[in-house]
Amino acid sequence: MLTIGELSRATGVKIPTIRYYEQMGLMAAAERSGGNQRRYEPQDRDRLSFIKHARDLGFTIEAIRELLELSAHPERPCADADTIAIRQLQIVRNKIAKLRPLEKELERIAACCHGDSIRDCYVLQSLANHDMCVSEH
Amino acid sequence: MLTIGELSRATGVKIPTIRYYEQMGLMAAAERSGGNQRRYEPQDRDRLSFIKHARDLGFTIEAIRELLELSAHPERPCADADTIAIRQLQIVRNKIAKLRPLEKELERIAACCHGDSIRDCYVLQSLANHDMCVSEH
DNA sequence: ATCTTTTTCTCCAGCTACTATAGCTATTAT
DNA sequence: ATAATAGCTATAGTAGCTGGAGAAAAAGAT
Ligand SMILES: [Zn+2]
Ligand SMILES: [Zn+2]
Ligand SMILES: [Zn+2]
Ligand SMILES: [Zn+2]
Repeated sequence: MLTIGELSRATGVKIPTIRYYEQMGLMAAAERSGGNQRRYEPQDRDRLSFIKHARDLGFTIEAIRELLELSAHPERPCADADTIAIRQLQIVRNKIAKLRPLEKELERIAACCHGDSIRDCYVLQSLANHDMCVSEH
Repeated sequence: MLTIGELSRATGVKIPTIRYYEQMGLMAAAERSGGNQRRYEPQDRDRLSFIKHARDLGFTIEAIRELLELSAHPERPCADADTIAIRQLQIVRNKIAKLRPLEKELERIAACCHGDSIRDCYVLQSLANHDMCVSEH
């Protein structure tokens, strides 16, 4: 039996976040002590570690909810779980693909300013005029 | 004189977003028609285009507010504006640096599952066990 | 001048995934 | 018994919008 603080230290998930996950239905409502404090079993720690790892990899709460539901049916095919992972990979690749042109433009913008007054500032001129940009973004 | 809809079409910024920017103090409170509708001048369109471009490049509202305030003083040195752009470049690079390991892990996780049942699913096993990961993340 | 359609108005709620109070109670250590 | 630590609920705040309700204004057609 773990207190919420012990569970927090064991998983690296902050206490308010654990309560939030309970509210969101990712974690079952915990058993309570006589004084109404949450008490956890070891398997709760495993579940929370799973959630944390998935969150660290960027899965949304909703995706994690689906993954956890799938886990509850070991006999079923795993295609749905694989699909969720592939979708998440695409999401991450998409984010990178959107950030790279920004990086390029910002490199140019930050490197090219040799003006000394606001009037001549290449940064401000670039922001005012997308035509100076090399890429769409 | 532009209506809010015309300004929206001219800049690609949605109408509720324009009102939101006004509320946030990025856009000055617009003049009103007799019937209390917003009317804009051409320079409002320039300002909004600047805001949109900066937002597209990922600058926060707060950073944009600072950039706009700097623009109002053409005589001053532009070092502060340059610093804001460099900071934004670092923010973008940081985001990419955090996403790349996720992409790697997700590639592995999504590619390696050859199980057919949830019980053997490599995706779910990987999420349950960070030790299977190649990188920290 | 009237009718209809489109546009705009304000206010408010919701989105994601937490995080941070405030005010109170339970548990533990000495 | 007392003090220190830990936990409870409820609510509000974060960033940057986005959508809806219900009413009023403007524009176009007849
Ligand atoms: Zn400059
Ligand atoms: Zn641009
Ligand atoms: Zn699988
Ligand atoms: Zn991992």
